[in-house]
Amino acid sequence: MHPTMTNAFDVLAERGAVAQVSHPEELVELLEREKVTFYVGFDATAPSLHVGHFTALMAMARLQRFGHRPIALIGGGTTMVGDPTGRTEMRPMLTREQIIANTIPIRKQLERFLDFSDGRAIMVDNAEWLLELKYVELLREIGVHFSVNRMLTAECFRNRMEKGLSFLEFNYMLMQAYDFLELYRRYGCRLQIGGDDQWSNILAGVDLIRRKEKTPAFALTLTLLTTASGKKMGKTEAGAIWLDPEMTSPYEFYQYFRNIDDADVPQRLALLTDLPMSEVHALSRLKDKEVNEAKKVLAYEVTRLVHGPEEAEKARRTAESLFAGKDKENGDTAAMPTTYVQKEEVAGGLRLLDLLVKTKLAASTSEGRRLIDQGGITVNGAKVDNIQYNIDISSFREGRLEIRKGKKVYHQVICV
RNA sequence: GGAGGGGUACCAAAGUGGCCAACUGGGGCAGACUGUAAAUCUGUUGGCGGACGCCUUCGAAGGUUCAAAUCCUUCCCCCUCCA
Repeated sequence: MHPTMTNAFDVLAERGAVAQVSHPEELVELLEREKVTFYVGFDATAPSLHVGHFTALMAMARLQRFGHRPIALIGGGTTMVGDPTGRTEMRPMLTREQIIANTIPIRKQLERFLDFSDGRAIMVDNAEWLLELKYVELLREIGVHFSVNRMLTAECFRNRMEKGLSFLEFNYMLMQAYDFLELYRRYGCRLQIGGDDQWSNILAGVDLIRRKEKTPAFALTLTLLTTASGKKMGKTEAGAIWLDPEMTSPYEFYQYFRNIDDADVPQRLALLTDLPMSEVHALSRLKDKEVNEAKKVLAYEVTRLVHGPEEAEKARRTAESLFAGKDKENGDTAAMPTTYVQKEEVAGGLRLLDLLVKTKLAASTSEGRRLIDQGGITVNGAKVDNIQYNIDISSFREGRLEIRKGKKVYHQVICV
């Protein structure tokens, strides 16, 4: 798709995906010369990947298109330890059962983004080798190569020096380094890619392979998605933006990107879509109101890649009808988040406050009360000014009721 | 193991017997402005009731007191120095 580009690295670089590289010249040369096996690790801390992981998925897919072979490593073993990177406190320990349960949907998601046919990609779980490691053997084989002094100077541990770092978490780096070595031994994996916060963890593996196998190995980190104001992206009031449509609906997913900062548009287009860079540059030149067009393209493209063209189209149409034609009552609401209620529930009258909680628009009736008090709730297009507001059958038009929270959070209630 | 310091709401951080449902900042949510943006300004940010109210919170469990986040006892966890 980039006929002028002969090197996969250049593609990543051109899209602004590359944050740091360990041995740039050697790596570029390697990528030009051979089909390289590389890996990215995904810990099983939740039952879905989120947009933060999506950059990595895109990078993997891009390299795969150049014939390189990705290994998607599921961290069933490392999750037992827990990565302290970027955390000020220890994360809650997950049970083996929880981890295994998380692993299943993550595998499915990975299969959607990479081509696993004919061995073009590999998926493995590091639980396979980490869980059965023998302590003393590991210490003697791997532990000797690690300098505690040097580990302590690593950025990822530094901010934990104050808050406390358990020995368990301190070992995460070793586990990750060991993974890289194991993948080298099993599959000839030479390159590890990860988020920029993983730099020191990845380097540990690079060093380990160089020492134990006397072979060059490489580290490449990806630009983290941060907002222009420097915050980590992927989090909203409701939590992370998940790739699982059950956890973050395609409409919400679309809206998330539709609403990002102007300043973040160019980077997101380059990193998260497959649009040719010429088009990315063109869209990035749009200013003021015009950037909205770029945001629409971005939202549509990312949603399409993650949820497929049908869902993306539905989300786009719903958003358009809600925001473009505000006066149009009969817009396309197919993708609007929906709650179903039984006719009997409504028959005797239902407090709007309780409905707000039921639809998750408010976390509690107190919060609902506040929302109404501050004029933040609209039902069927009319602002609600009464906390006592009740819902009954007559509130529904053709079995449908629309609640809007604030300016742009829509929710529909369908009576069945 | 010894000595000292500390655990407060989403995070950070005040409060050290009643005026504390708990200062303040960040974050979140809502309102105004706007372009479904940013910045700014305003309100709000434990739960339950229409409101004056009530209930549950300050690491955990007990105790003292008319009254405790604040005092006492025990326990758990973290940090610093010593070993």
